Amino acid sequence: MGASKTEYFSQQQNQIAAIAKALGHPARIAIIEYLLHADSCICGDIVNELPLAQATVSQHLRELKLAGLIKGSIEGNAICYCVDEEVLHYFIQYFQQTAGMLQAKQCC
Amino acid sequence: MGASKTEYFSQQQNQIAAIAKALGHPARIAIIEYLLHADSCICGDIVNELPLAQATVSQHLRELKLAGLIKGSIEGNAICYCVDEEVLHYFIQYFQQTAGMLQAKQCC
DNA sequence: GTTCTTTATCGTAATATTGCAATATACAAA
DNA sequence: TTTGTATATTGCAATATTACGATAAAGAAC
Repeated sequence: MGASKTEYFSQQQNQIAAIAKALGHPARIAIIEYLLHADSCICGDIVNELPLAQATVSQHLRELKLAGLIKGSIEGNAICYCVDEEVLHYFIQYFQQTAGMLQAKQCC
Repeated sequence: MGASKTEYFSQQQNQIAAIAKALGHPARIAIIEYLLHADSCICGDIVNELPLAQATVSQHLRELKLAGLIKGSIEGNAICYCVDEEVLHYFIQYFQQTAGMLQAKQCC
């Protein structure tokens, strides 16, 4: 009825799905790319990089933060954001391991 | 307004986001895991593996198929599904490359 | 103090997702 | 042909997401 039945699935399945869901929007992919391409964390420059209203960007940042993909710290007047390596690597490694079984299959 | 502004982002950003979105539900993660753990493609056994109604599982399978993550072929009375390696590897490699820049950063 | 700048939150509208019962479709088996 | 089995589609209700204007909050600059 609109709400996912998370209780029927494993913790890992829910965690991975939550991270994937947070990455499931082009604006949030663009934010992650922007943060990763920078040399360090980005302070107060994300809104201007995206073709969306400030309120919308703030909402996308909140979703990424909720999923654990980014961290933010207050730096004077601005907020500094950066990618949380641990969470991103957890996500990548899950798929590396899971897809590792794909090797020797003949299918469909 | 509810609809993503996909036209403002690159094709790759939209592609990756679409795949991530399809993976953004624990039931669909469970389906991918089930297909990957099997020795070959799975014919007519997915509904019984999930704690969801048949109509709901069919819908999740359709979303995975739309995202290109799985392929299905008719095998008599049943449908055989398997993971599309190419699409999954495209997804994984994108994050491997994108996150490769994370190495030497001090942040937040 | 006031004003400017930056980010967050609230309220709201449009749209999308999730889930399932009911029904449809398609082939298999008897 | 009739019955059974497996998957897809339709229709609907509940909930979630996306987007933005307006407003709030907090520090910076003056």
